[in-house]
This record gives sequence, C-alpha cells and structure tokens, in this order.
Amino acid sequence: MRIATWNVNSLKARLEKVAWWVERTNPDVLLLQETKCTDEGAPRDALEKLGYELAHHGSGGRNGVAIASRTPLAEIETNFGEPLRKSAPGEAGDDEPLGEARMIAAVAGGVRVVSLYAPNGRTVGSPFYTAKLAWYDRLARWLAATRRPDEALVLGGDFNVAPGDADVWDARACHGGTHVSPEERSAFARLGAWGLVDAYRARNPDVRRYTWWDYRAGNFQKNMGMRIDHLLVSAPIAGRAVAVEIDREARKGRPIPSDHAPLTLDLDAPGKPFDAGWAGAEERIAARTKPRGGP
DNA sequence: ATGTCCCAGTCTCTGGGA
Repeated sequence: MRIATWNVNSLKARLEKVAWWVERTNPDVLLLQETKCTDEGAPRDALEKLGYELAHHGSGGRNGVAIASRTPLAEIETNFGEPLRKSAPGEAGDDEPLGEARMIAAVAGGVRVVSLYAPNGRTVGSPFYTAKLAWYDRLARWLAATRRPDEALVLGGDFNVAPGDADVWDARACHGGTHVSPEERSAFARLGAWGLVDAYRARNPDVRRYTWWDYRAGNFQKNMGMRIDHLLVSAPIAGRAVAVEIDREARKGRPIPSDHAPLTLDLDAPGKPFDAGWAGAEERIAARTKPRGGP
C-alpha cells in the first residue's frame, strides 16, 4: 500500500501537475493540503477520472484538506469531529485555527489516514503563533481522546514544523523564526511521545532532504528548504514501512509546481513480516511451492 | 534581495497570506 501527502497550494491550479504525479507514482491514498477549494468546488470528477474517490473539507480561499483514495473511504471526520466555528469579533481568538479547514480523517484499506494542515504561525509570539500552538494542542487532545497508538494510523500533512536542525538548510539562518522554535518543536514532539513515528526520519536517519522551498529568490535551485511535511505513523504501520521518499521532481518545471514536494510511504501488507533468515529456507520454499490439491 | 504564486474582491489590478 502506498500512502502519500502533498501540500498542492491550490488543487485547481495544480490539477495538471497532480494528474501527472498520480500517474508517475500511483499512490493508493493521497493526502492533500491547501486545496483552497470549497467542498462544492473541489474537482471530484477530475480525480474520479484518475481513479480516486475524494473526501474534501474546505471553505474556499485558503486552507482546505482532502483525502483521495483508490479504495472506498469510511468514517470520514473533519475538524476533529467538531463543526467549523469562527470566533466572533471581539471574542478571544484562540479558537480561530479551529474555524479553518485543517483536518480530515478517514479509513482507507484498513488504515486510518489523517490529512493535516497546521497553521503557519507567521512570527514567533504573534497571535497567529499562539493559535498554531493551540491547534497542536487540539490535535494532541483528539489523539488522546479518540485514537490508540496500537491502531493502524497515519497522520500526514504540512505540519509547518521542522523537527530538528537537520531539517532546515541552515539552522543559524532559521534561528528566531517560526517552524523551528522550541515551543513548536515541543508540540510536534508530543505527537511522538504519544506513539507516532516520523516515518521519513526513521527510514532515512542521515539524509538531509526537504519538502518545502520558498518560491522566491531561487530558493529551490539553491536547496534552501525545510522538511515540514511529514508522515507520522503508529507502531503497526512503522513495522510495515519499507520506503519513504520525497519526490523533488514534482517541485520542478512547468506547469508551475507547488512550493511543496510530495512525500510517499510504501507499506508491506499487514501480517507476519518476511523472514529474511537463511536457516530452514529450503524447507520453507519447499513448503510454499508444494503442489496444491484441486481439480 | 523587498526576488513568487494563489485567491478574493475592489475584478485585466490590488492586497493579503504563505
């Protein structure tokens, strides 16, 4: 099973690129962020033609998250199970990120997948930064209240946090900004403490590759990026993970790409893992190739 | 590099967000 996540920076503007990439990579499940669509305006037909059912959550303009799946989706849940709610003018605004479409979950192929788009935070100490931390707190509470670390669970998306200094092109240049602050990293690490594994880092411990590069200043060409898109997986999924890759090709060329690259996770089928030991191999092969009965 | 891209509304340009 192949699960991918991609902040597409407008699903409509990226439709041709998404179609190209889906044919290139053929994921079973694609978690999308920043669709910038309304539920009504989401390009369901185009995705159906590519072979995908689309579960979408968005109010247009900004944000917007979705799950595209080749297998039927069940148990669709949005915004942590709550209706979108904007804080009224003058009201304390820390529920503002919970009034934005940043979370959709569903079960696909026996795996509960969650597409997440964390708030950006803008600048450290701003109300938007406080709201970002509040959103992370809401995510942690949703996990604690409704999910278990021993279920098949994948949280994918744009977390807008670079977990470590190896996840930015220059830690010194990034110091003092958002995405790398101790509070953000602590909020992200809390997901790990609950029982989720950063699948990319677990599989690629020493690799410095990024998932996002600013459009401006030739940052992509200079590889001035950050690893802020992640697939966080529970232990049962981590045990099935065979490869996790960032596809930089999708960040290149024309039509104009998203400023994020997609991240792809390959899972073995559930069950007993392949025994790579040699002891008894001949007997096992013989047992596996024994002629079966039947007509 | 203050370097780009996308969206909505003020609608063939501008301002806001990332």
